[in-house]
Amino acid sequence: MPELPEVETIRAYLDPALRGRRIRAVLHLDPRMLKPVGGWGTSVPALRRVLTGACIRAVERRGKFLTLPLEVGGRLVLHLGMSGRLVLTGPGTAPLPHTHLVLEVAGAGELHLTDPRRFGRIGWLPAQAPEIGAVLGLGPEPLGDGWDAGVLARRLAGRRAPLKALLLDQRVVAGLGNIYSDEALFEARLAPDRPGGDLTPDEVGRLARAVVTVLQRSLAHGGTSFSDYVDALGHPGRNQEYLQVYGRAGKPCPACGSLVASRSVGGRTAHFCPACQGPGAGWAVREERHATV
DNA sequence: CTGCGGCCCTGACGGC
DNA sequence: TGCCGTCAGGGCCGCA
Repeated sequence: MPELPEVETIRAYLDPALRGRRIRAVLHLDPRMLKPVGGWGTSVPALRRVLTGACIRAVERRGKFLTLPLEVGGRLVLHLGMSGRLVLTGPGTAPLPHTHLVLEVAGAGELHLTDPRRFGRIGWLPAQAPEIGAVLGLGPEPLGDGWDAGVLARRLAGRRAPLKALLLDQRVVAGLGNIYSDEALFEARLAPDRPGGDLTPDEVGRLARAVVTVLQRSLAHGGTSFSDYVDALGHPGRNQEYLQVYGRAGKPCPACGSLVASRSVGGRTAHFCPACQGPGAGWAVREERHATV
């Protein structure tokens, strides 16, 4: 499930590879993947027409969205959902099953979008549309300049929803999914079902820093390959070896040894340490960690 | 506005 | 062994 670090890993590879290159042909374009982006829709013929022969200005990321602005204006929008892969391969590569978009790019090979579950999307924002963050009301970039405790505090203020749900809400903060919301809450030693508006300023500060910590850690490891994710070369990431709680239900907590629990919170499965992330456990467990590590 | 439940879709997995 | 039911999960939509 590609989240911010995985999408950013893909972007970082694709940007220099595709920047300034021309799309020679659109070989596949599955209409079932074509979905409106904040009300801006398109059609297979229209998208095929605008992409064919167009030069790619850059490969950009906003939250979990990739956008490819074209030199003629407008931008291709790609989202990988939970099973999507975006791989740059050599010319003439046979598409894998469930390949929904193939761009033949002059001098760069072929860009294949493959997504078995089709939770991803292909969209188009015309030149006159606002940038995708504004179109979708996305929250701040947690690895950008605009992210700090004050920004997070304003977005949590007055909210009764559990932290888990708020971190997954792309309007609160852009780019977190199930893995990094769990990891950030563990890093901050906060229970996933704590109402967002109940946090103390110290807790908000811990959470804001924790989000950055877990994202940068994953980025340094090439992303997390828990199930489907591969980078733009088709290689898995290594961050799954560094996850503290996600996918570790029933295994010992790396900080205290208690068993990691998993439970549905806000409609999603949250993984957490009941001891480290229990009510008021933040400062106490941090002291224990100093003693044991 | 806010929170929540349903829907999409397929592969993986557990039970019989 | 093989079939089948269940579930996960990002984002969106509709409902209360």
